[in-house]
Amino acid sequence: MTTDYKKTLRLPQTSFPMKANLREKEPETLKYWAEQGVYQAMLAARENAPRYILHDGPPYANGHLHMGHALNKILKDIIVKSRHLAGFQAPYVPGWDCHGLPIEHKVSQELKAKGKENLPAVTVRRLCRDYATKFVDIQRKEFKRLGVFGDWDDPYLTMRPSYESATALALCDFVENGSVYRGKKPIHWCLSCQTALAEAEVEYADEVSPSVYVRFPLTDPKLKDVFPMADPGKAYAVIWTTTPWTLPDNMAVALHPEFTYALVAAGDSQYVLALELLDAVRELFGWTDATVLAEAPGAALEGLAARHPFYDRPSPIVTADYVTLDAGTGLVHTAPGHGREDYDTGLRNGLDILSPLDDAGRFLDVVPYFAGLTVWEANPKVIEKLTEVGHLLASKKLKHSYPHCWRCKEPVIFRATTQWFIAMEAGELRQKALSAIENDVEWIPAWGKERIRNMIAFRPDWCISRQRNWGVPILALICESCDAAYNDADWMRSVATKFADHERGCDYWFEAGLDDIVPAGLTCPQCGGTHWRKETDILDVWFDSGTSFAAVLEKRPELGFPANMYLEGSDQHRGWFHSSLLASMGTRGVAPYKQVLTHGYVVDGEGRKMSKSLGNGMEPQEIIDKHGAEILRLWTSAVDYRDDIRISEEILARLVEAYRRIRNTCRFILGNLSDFDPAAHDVAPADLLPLDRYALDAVAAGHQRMAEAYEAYEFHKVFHTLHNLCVTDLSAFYLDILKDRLYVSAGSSHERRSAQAALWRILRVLLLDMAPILSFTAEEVFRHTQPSQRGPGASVFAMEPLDVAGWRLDEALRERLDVVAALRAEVTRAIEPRRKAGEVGQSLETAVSLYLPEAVLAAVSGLGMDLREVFIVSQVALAPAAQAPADAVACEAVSGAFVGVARANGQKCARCWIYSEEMAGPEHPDLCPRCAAVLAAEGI
RNA sequence: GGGCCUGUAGCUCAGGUGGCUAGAGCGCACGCCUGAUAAGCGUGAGGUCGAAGGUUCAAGUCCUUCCAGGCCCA
Repeated sequence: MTTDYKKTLRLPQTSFPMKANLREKEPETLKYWAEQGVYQAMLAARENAPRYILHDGPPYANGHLHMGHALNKILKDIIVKSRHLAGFQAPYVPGWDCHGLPIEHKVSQELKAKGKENLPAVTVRRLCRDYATKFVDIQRKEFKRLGVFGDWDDPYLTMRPSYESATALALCDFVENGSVYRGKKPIHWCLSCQTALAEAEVEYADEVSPSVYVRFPLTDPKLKDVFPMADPGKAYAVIWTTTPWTLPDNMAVALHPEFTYALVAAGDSQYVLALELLDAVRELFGWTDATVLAEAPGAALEGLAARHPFYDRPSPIVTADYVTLDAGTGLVHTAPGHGREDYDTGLRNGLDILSPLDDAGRFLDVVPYFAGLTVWEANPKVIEKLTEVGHLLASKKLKHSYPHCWRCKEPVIFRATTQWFIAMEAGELRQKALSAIENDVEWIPAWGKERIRNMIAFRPDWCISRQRNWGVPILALICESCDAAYNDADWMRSVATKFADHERGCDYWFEAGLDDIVPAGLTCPQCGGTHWRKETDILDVWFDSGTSFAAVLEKRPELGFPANMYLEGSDQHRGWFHSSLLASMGTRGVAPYKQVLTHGYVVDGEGRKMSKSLGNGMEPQEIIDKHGAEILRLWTSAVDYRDDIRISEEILARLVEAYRRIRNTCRFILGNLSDFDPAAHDVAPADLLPLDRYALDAVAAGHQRMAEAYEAYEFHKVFHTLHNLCVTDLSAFYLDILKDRLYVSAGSSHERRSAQAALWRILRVLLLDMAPILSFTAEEVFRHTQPSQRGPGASVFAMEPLDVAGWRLDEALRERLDVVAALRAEVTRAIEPRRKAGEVGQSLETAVSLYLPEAVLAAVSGLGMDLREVFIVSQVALAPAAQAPADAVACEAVSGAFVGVARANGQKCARCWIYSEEMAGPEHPDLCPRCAAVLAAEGI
């Protein structure tokens, strides 16, 4: 009976389950890693190896993880693990960004809900610290669940005393080299809350505003150079604004250098405005007789001096490319103290930044006509004044989108306030940064260089101050008498150093009394005053995270400066890459990183961004719950992250499939190595059977390809190579062929041990190459190997790099074996019609005749290879192509070759299922001679 | 509106400097096996390479425009 003989086969045996059950297995593996201290062991094992430092960009300690976080951390983890397995010591210290508006915002909302407002800074800071701590813990759990290795017990937090101290000291460095200055800049200001607002605190809503058209006398005689027929005595530039109250602070009139402007005669006067908008205003101004006298490009008018409509001062004509023809006159009233664009224009043209308002929005006493009025009260008064002086051309009401305060819902204004800046030109910060971008940093992908270069090249000075509580204070004293600032670098340093030793870091600044902080006898160098107050502004959080190189890379002994790699989403060209570069160039003179890698954003299956309103979002947690973190890791590896990355149920389903194939390939190999002890049974590569050497050659080639892909951070190539190797080279080819030898041959026969020796090597390659990606599964496979196969390490991550160079075949031999493989494909294809016709089932039921051209015949012969085994048929005959019968199938890949397929001759062996013309003797009438001999050898 | 980027089979990816009937794996269809079995093997059908122009003897590969999408600004 057949079943009797089945017991004499060496079928695969393994405790490694086919079904992954990742949801339950992964936490067990995480526990094992923690118990074994695998991350620490990895570092210890590479004590004397070269270091590779990937510096973590700190996520913001707020909310649960989303797909972007998962993608980012898994990519980092793949790099860290692959660098480790390639022989580097690769420490990974995760970090969190803890200060900043979003947290303070949340906390103050909670306080507001409880009716508690205007609490002291120290109290708000404590609540913010608690809030950040809570989310650090939440996110840490979630990151660890992804299988990410790192020093999770001692991460870096930007709110730690030592970190805060380092941040404050970095500012000292900037101050010392003369790059820090105080200047004015317009920000959103809420008049009723009397506070500055960040962009995130501003919401837009419709508002009705006055809309006025105003003429500015254009008395400049040079107007005639542009328009010879102009009469400067009665010429005007026409502007439009919806904020008449800003007119007292008007400093210029902006126009677009490339638009066409017309000199228009209307009534007794001449007007300059954009030609294209003339028709739009003709009726509004009641111009019945307006005629265009001349035209000129905006650039021609630049530098002319117009006059302010009601103050005796000039208002020069400047150019700005944000001027549009959507509305208005093509000339824009410019008040640098009251608008971002106006401010930039003001800086470019050296205009005064005027903003004579108090915190409640009242004009100061120095403002003629409007002193004491709030800006809203001033609006109609300005219009009155314009009417009075005869420069109002039209006035109406306009409903438009206008910024409002998130707290009180009142409209806000732009108001210039004193802020702290880091100059881009002082110390040639911009030039140095651009040079580092160009020469010292590798940007992956390469276009990242272009992107950050444009940003650095055109950015304004860095405004580093924020009017908030939750952050690192700007160390300065302000003279109560004259508002001058004292920020001597040595003095700052003495204060900043204290942060490191204070339990709550820079709370020291908020808690300390003036006596402790103000140097004895300090007098104001500007006015001689002796009364000081502490500056209350804090640093921009980008300055915090931007100084992580100083707080972390330079401080921790296991790390180093500069880092090999910074890796974040492409938005960080404006964010962390940017601030880190400026901070490092400004204080250390070198870039903080050697390589910068960026990935795209996670989008849905159609390439659209995930949004609540579209309902197309996916959360890491739901994927972990459904498929396991391993599938998330596989997804991260499979996609080309340089572009935006899609995720959908179908994509995950494909990956689950791929995962199963890789898993089952490992399982099959494990099962066939259950009785293999390398110490006793190993066969050197050179002594392996030809097919086994061929398999090792293919696996070695794959390994080299994967090693290169890891080094180039092209993980999707690793994934495709690994998957292809498992599916095509192994499962469908080598392993399928090997079943006969593994199952049927005598246990310790050379043919079986040769196969096992190859499989043992192949499994190690698979483990090493999959471990950085499929960490959970690699560990699981590792722990299911026989102890004798494992070596001393407790983890797959304790494995040493493999040298596979000796596994490669020489070119000529490989090419001959490639021909055999090609012929095998032709044979299986030729069998298929017979199968379809119902003539055969298993391929072993066939006898195959190959009719080959002479060269092919020569290549295939003398390899010492059993073609019958390779083709998985019962008989193979070789003959010259000329002898091919008419019904032989012509080969596609091997030109000139033909395949003939017939039913196998003889009787089917009950044990190995191969057909033989000769059977064993009477003792085993249904066995082939080989099987009978095996049984005899095994003593059965 | 500006800077940077992307668009090859249902899915994930290959396709240096222009020259193939545009490839792979998965999925799908159809079959085989039942000694990897909620596995394994085979065969096959799927693409006007986002669209339209242009350069060229020749374009997925170069140029222009457009469309769709993403990040960052305004």
